[in-house]
Amino acid sequence: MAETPAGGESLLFLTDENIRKGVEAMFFAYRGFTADPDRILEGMAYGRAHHRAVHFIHRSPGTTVGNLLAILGVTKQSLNRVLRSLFDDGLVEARVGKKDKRERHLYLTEKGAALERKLSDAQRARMRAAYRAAGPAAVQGFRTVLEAMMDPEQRRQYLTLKEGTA
Amino acid sequence: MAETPAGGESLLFLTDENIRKGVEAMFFAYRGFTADPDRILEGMAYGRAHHRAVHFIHRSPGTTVGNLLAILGVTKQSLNRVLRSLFDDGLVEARVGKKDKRERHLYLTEKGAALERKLSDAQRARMRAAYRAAGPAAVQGFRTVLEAMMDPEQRRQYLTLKEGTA
DNA sequence: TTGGAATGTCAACAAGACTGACGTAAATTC
DNA sequence: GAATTTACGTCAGTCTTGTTGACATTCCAA
Repeated sequence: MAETPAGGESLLFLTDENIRKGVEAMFFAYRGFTADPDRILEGMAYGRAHHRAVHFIHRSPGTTVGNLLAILGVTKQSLNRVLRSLFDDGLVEARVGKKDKRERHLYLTEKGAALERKLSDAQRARMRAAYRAAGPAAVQGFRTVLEAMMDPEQRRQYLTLKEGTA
Repeated sequence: MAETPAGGESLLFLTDENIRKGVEAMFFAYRGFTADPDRILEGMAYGRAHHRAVHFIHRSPGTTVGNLLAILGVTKQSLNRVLRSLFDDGLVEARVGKKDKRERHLYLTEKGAALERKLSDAQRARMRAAYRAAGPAAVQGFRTVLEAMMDPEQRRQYLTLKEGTA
């Protein structure tokens, strides 16, 4: 289906109209992407920032504050506000580094893991439904385009995560 | 490559690991998606919200405040703050409806169109580069998955826009 | 021992969202 | 023609999440 002519590259898919559709698709899809966790979080004392922190701590248990800072792309003051409330509520715990005692390694508690599951299950359910509806070939294309859209530094972090701990 | 077996559906692409990669791809890609216009806007008196308003007014000239409200999914108070500054600075003008005089139809001025171009050109350049790098088949998949990820109501609006004025 | 890195924290501020309440003009319905 | 609803604007206050700047602590490494 729709192979580009060998060598000669049909560039019809690069029209302004197609690009604009892509822009709008990103806008509307991102709303859907965050809608379910946002709904769960509203009413709680947490927000999207807490979800992100909890997600990446779950993803990379033992990660340091500095790592998280780099991945989330926010200031330490901003992250610290989020982490403090997660500590206070017993969702995340920090262990002082063994090698380097300045570092704090972050872990979810049982309670934190429960929240992570609740939030991510909702988000993943939507993603899974979209994947299923679109099929494997579309999913491959989806990821290819998204990766190409990242800043080089963001892509590096994304790829590092991909290879990281399961 | 990797056709699903006719009828029997190989669901290997629906693993938790694949779903999670999709979630993270959305997170990092959206950062890239907004990075260029954000950079242009910083220092100006405008932000992402202004970009969105200007984008959709450009897209659907003569749209009403109510329409814009529905598309952007924010409260009228929030939109009003943005529109007021755009009026005050002469980027957007509102014309009272001919049929229904309660409605305000929104148009970009020359100055507004210039800002729209500046912002969207930057965003589209990135999107175009990503499209080009990924190829037409990937782009097709990208859009298929994003559409499947939207809420039904958002998808309805997205599709309505797609058919709309060029 | 000294410099710099990793972290935490205080204070102030801004953007952009929200709710609730109220006002006005115009269209629609009874 | 009066009452209601719709479309829009606005005032006031709040919340989340981001920002900058300044300063303290701990501790690794040269």
